[in-house]
Amino acid sequence: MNSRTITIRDVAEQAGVSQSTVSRVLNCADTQIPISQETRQRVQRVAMELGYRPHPGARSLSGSGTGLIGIITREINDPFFAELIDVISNMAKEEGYDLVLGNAKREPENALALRDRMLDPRHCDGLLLCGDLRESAEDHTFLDSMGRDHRLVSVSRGSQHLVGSTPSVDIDNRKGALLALDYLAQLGHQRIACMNVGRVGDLWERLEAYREFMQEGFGGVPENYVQPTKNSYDGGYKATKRLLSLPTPPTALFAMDDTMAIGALGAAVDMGWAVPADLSIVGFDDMEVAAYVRPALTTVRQPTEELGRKALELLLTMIEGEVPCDPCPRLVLEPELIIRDSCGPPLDRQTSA
Amino acid sequence: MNSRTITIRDVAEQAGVSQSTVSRVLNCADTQIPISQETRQRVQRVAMELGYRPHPGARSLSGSGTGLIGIITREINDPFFAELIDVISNMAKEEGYDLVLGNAKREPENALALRDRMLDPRHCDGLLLCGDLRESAEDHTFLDSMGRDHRLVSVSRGSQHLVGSTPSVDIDNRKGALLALDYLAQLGHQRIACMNVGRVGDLWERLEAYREFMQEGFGGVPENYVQPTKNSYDGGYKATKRLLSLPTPPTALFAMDDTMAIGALGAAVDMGWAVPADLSIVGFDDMEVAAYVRPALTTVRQPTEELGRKALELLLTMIEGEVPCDPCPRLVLEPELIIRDSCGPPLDRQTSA
DNA sequence: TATGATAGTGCAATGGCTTGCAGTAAAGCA
DNA sequence: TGCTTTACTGCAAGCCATTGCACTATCATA
Repeated sequence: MNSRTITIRDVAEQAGVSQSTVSRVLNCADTQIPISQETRQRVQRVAMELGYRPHPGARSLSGSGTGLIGIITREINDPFFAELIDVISNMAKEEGYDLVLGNAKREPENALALRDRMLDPRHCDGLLLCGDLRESAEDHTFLDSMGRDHRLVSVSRGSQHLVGSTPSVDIDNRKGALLALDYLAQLGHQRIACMNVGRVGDLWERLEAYREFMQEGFGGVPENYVQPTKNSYDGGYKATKRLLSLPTPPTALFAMDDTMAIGALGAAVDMGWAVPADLSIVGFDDMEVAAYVRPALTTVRQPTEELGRKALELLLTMIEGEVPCDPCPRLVLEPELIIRDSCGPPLDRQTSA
Repeated sequence: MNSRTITIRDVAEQAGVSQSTVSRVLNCADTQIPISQETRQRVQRVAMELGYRPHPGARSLSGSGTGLIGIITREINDPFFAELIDVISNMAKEEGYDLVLGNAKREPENALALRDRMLDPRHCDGLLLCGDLRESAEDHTFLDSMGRDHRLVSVSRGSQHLVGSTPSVDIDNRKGALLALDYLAQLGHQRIACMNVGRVGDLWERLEAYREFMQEGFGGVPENYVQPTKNSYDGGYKATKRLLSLPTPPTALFAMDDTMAIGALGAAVDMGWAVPADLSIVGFDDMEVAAYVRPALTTVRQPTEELGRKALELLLTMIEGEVPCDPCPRLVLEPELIIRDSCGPPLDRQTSA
């Protein structure tokens, strides 16, 4: 290993050309100025041999981007987002970008501060905003306030609520929720409960679909069937305990996401309710562990891989192609119901069956 | 918002001083050159008002660090590492650093490539290597080959096996394993099985402790009681199915980590084995979900928070203080047994009890 | 009043890369 | 042979912050 880092100068010298030629060759610049194939190859060979790497700072200083993409996540430590980051990080590497992590820790202010820094073109070439954080309408507008001219893509934030200036990639949360709810209804459930974690775009869309479904199918939501809680294992656990203590407890639970569903599973067992005999539970996300808990979780799968790929693809188009993207791109991907073992007919149907 | 980004020039102009003064004030340079309190405050005020942020590229170009810390992880999409990243990212932000993600995807070559890039001082100020990847002795030596002069800290890689040149923060895996195994033995288990995921430092240490324990306590490991597999839900599931199909199946399982333990739980149920009545299972990590599966998982808790904090702390000392760190720091933290519901006495003891 | 010390300031070089434009060599043409 | 055209190559000016060193006031002392 050389002790000194190799600069473009060294490559130029070795290859017997000027720095500018090296730069032009290595950047494959679509410049008017032609360079012979022979020179090209020689430069590339020398650069390779010397193990030359351009200085990232110098590149960004002279306006060639940072090679960095920021990714602000509602909660890194949430298996769904961990999977999403995983997908995106792999693809980013393939495309020659590194990921800079921003952890919003569920706080809109954190996300805001992170966004301000990362959206600075000198910091990152682009920014992915994963998972909604809105606690109030204002916060959301604010977070949404910098649109397409800023190389920002929203992922899984609940596209329906976005004001319109940010390109986004989402799944159809409404449809996903309906997939789950229809399935429960088909099994014979009417007393279906749900969670409410606040005005968090993606989860909120599911809740709205639930409300609509209950209204249309059963004339409304039974009292206390929408339990306010946090979206976490613990949140699901506690909310379910409350639900099952209701005078008229539900026979089924649409848990909004898999962490809550798994928490719910635990709560049901602890209270002596058998799943799915006494209580059916549907999750959302289909995170890996969902298939390994027992009973295995019936859940709505998000196409995580596709979600990540499309989001990064879109962002890269914006960064590299500088596409004006008008109308503002809004991708909505399809969720899928994965039927496993956590749902069955309600008790009354079981006896009659 | 100003359309043009604010440079140090603008601040200098506004404050009526020269660029160098601004730079000196803002960096709190411990220079010999004195600057009056009044000027200091004026400059700071102006910088604040103008919302000045130094250009990261320019800073790194003139040798002042990048403000970036690389974090290469065996597998982002592994709840334990996700938790670790979470901790570290929070602390890094407090310290004014951003995290650049490197996803090794379990491949040593990936980690190597990432390391080469990130260890370049022009890329990152320091590097955290989380989780061991060694598949062979050579790979490991290689990954370890750049030591303390390179602002690199190993985290959870199995300190015992590190050759000695890399500062590290680990837990005492041997002790953790013994905590679990002693507990199982105390309950009356003798037929204790285990997983083998290859020469992956941290997990390998646990396996070695297991082997030693079985040798000393019961004169050796019963045939096929160490199941080669992957460390994942699926790996645990499959290995357990194999274990329970053995002519003389185990009465207890030390699953090496929680993902495998949860996979094991699923396999046991699927094969009609009750946990803990027919099979006791101990995990390792105490990731969040461990407390919510049923039966709740008895497991060895890693002090994840402390692990992350100490690692970053150590790295920052190396970066900022340029400490020669001799002897090479090697922190070993204490694990803790968390007793929940997945263990009980073996069948024969149950009847006699 | 000159001299030296002290407090405070700013010029200008530096770092590595990109890129507009000026430059040169070679080939083509009259 | 002398001219234009074509096919390339390289100079040098940025980009922005850092920092060694030289500089100017100001004041106290001899």
